[in-house]
Amino acid sequence: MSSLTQSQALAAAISAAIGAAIERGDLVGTIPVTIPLERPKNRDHGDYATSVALQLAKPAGMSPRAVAELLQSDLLDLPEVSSVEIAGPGFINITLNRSNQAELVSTILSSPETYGTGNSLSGISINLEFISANPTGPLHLGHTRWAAVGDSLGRVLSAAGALVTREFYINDRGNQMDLFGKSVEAAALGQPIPEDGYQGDYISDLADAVVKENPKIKELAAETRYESFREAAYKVQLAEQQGVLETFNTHFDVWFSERSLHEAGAVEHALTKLRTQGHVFDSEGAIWLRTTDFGDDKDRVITKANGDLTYFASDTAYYINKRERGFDICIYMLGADHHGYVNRLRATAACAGDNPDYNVEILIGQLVKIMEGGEEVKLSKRAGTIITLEELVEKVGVDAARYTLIRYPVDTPMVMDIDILRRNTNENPVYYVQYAHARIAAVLRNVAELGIPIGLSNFDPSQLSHDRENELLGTLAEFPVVVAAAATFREPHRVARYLEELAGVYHGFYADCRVLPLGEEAISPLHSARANLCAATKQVLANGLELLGVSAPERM
RNA sequence: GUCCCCGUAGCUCAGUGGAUAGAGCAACCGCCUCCUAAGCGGUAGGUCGCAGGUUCAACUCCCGCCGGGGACACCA
Repeated sequence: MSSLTQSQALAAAISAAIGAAIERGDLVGTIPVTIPLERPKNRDHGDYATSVALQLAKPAGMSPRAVAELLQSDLLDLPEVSSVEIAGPGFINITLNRSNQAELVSTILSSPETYGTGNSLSGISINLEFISANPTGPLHLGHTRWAAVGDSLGRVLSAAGALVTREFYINDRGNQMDLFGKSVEAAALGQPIPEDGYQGDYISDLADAVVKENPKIKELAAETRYESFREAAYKVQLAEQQGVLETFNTHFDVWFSERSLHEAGAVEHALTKLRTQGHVFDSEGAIWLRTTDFGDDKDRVITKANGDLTYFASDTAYYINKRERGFDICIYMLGADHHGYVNRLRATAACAGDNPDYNVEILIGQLVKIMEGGEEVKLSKRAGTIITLEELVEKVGVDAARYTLIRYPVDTPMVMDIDILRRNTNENPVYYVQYAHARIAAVLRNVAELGIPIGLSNFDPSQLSHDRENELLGTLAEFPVVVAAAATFREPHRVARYLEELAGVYHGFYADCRVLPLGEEAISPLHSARANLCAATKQVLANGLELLGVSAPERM
């Protein structure tokens, strides 16, 4: 029995028991669509608990405990159940047969790589867009959060069976690009940077790089010279972003250029499509999309009165382009400063004839604050006090940076304390989790050295009856449920939190359950069983860390 | 003004409408002559911002306040 079906099977059994009671006429009511089934925090409350009797009591006109009693014997008849207790106001606490639970080790070890994956999003094609920074500067802290979380979410969605395309939208068009080109040009010529231009030190570095590569660039005609600078610097900057993201374990399937969108005539195409849907109108010389038809605060301009296209035009065309590429769901991960996009993007989808509640999803991420030396580091592009992805990695390493950023739900502002992350002690949860993995690796090295037989043919589940073993098995069983929930709610932090719990449970097991023979003790089936349990735990830790893009070290 | 997010232990934060609200850090007390002590066990620490409502049951859902952060464009 795999673990996902363990809870599913129980829920189904409870449904069946309710159905039988109704059939017999003992119970009045209907079977709830979903059966509340949870793993109680308190171990005294069994392996699983359900409050379904409390729910059914009122419509049935019975006391919750009486309802629970109706279901008790049916549940007790299940082979995997060892006891069913009614507790408190009417909770049903179910304890599973231990050796039956221990079969989970076989499940994990027989399909090690895929344990935890599922099919809850099977066949759904998802476009996951994140970061999408302008190619006019280095990636900063906000981008870094998205890099970690977006990448991990991609992994989680894939694990749930979705067909995921990770996409980076390059805003390589418009005034900002021109300003960028002029800024680099000015730096190269030793002239003052334009008023609204880009100020950071990296601009002069870019200028040096560009001049080095194109020695004659300064001699070009002054009127259009900035364009050459723009193009050359763009290439350098984009390549740098791509390189940095690679080192951060963040992979994109598609780097989508805004220019290519325009070159392909996507805006006109989108306008045509939107016109047929009847939400485009002309006013004051401009062309508008009536997004207010679908909950936006105001209508949006697509083509300005002077004929220029707005950014909204690009965004709209891009959305339609994504849908025409066959994506069922378009997920946008945006910063808090973009929350005004939510309504207009949803409205755009509706204008295009899509379902804004299904085809488009917008995840808004809150800001990251940085503490260093006990003080908040104020971030300002102007003052040049931005922290880049590269700097963060330099300070704390890829694993700690990724883990810390993923560990929190994105809709809460978070504080990163650089000093703590740099200390590399167990104050940082990533080490706690990685240590558990490395510790098991050490145990398994000793297992191999001592010649303890391991593997499915040397596994006797009935050996595992200790409370700690049972607790560990129960936690391992949760992994697929956690992954599925992380995918459903788009919340990879659930995986990180789970791993911390699993690591803690393992450490507890390790303290109380000796794996290796002690002294002259003979090797027994218990040693093999525990070694296999260790191997299964190691696998789940590794699978979980993989979903976060964090390494699982063999030694620390 | 309108909208979004947040308010839980000293700090940083988890918490599917369920039982005695949790973890890490910080504080205090214990545990290595044999598996990695980057670990384990224990103690202490709470008006879940405030006030109503829905419910058998509210930290969780709804309404209103208070406090903190952020966003509004024919900018990019």
